[in-house]
Amino acid sequence: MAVTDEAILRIKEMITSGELGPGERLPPEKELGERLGLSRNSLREAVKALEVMRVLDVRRGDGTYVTSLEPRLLLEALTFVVDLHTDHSLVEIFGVRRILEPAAASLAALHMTDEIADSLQLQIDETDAEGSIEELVSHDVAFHQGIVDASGNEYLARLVESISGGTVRARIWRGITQQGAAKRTIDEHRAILTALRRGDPELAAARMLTHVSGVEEWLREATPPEDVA
Amino acid sequence: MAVTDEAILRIKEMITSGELGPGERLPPEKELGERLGLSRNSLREAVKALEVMRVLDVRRGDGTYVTSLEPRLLLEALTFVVDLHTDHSLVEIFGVRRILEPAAASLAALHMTDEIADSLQLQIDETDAEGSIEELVSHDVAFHQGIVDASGNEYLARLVESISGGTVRARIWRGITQQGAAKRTIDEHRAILTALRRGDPELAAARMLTHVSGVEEWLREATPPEDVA
DNA sequence: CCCGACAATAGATCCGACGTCTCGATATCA
DNA sequence: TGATATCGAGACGTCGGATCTATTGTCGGG
Repeated sequence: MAVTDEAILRIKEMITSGELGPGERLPPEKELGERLGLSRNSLREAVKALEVMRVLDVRRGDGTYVTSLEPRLLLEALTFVVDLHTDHSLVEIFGVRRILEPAAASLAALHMTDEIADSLQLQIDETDAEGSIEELVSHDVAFHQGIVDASGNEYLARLVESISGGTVRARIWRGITQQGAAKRTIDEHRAILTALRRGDPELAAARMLTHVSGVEEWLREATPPEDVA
Repeated sequence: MAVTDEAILRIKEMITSGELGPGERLPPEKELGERLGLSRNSLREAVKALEVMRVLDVRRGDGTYVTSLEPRLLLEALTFVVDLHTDHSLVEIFGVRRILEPAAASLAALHMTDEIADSLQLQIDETDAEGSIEELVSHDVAFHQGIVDASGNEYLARLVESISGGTVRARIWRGITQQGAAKRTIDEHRAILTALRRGDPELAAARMLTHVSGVEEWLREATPPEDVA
């Protein structure tokens, strides 16, 4: 195995073993390089790899630190790779969304508070069905995000955020040209919020499933079988 | 922004824009470095980062290629970061598993064939409740994997594989010392398989939920509130 | 006590060199 | 002719050193 990959594992091990805790600082590149037995150049490759995965936080002129390692950070890296997925994968991603989002809505209904409901309400009210695509995407992302956030499961929230984040939604919306798609979406959002306010998990889940599946159906139609490589 | 991060984005863009397709070869490091306006060392940091995320495949002595970019590969990177999660995150991860796995079992029940059922059966029969922890973990992983694979959603399958892969399960099992935990697990696996054979999605989902939740409950008890930082 | 200059520290980037692996072209033998 | 052995160009792997720049803490002046 290459010395760089070796270093990646060693550093990871230093973290999992507890030798390096969240927020802790690593030795300087020169020193760490010597300790792990590789040049500074090669070590930097390892550090960069761990940095893009949000495991290390490199501060120029200061030092290199272990991040907080919270799900929020670690799952952020997932966003990056999801952007690389092809159109066909979008269908499968929606298959996962239709599982996760209704479940999240169900959980959210159980944890709903007036403040959260009001903020979701505001989110809806501020949206103009005649607005630009960017505005609609922004609202759509924020609304769904607000719900998964309210599920009480940070991990779930960040996972949904990653696999159905801005870029993915933007791609979808750009494809949707149907008249009234915006209005329909907003209406469905309202309906979901109503269920959440009532603390009705089953209804919330059902309406979310309906909502997500609506887009999914459009997507399946828009994705010709040829794309299934 | 650092030239290395710039390069990462540029290369990613070359892929998303279609300029570089899956399996295609990148220019040599020297040449690509010149084109992107950075040294070979810095470029290599960018390439290494994309390599660990399974976006690029570097073959020594040959060249650097774009991977197939299939979900199978891209979600593999998720395994790496999941290993870094703390014990407290495990509880939340289980919260996601109890959503995904029953749903996957439900889908699997709809797609079940005799061959798949037989292979799952074999998987169970070969397991010895008195065997070593490693054996049990190996069986457990394989059984659950077999089910999500049968869901027909590759993305879902790889996602579950990543967030509840070998390392996570090993950590759990090492913690389980209860008498009969192994036998109970195997019995539950049998019951799930029966539901799958019957093509009963609801029963399959229910039994899977029961199964996963059993471990989840143990985990919640074993995780003291202090861990909730 | 506050603030700016200075020096030490640490990462950012580059250059050039050498090792080693792959693959394909060429040469060789049956 | 065809299979095999050999070799060299090309490409990644690794290293050491040199220079630049950002950060931080210190120290003296106001």
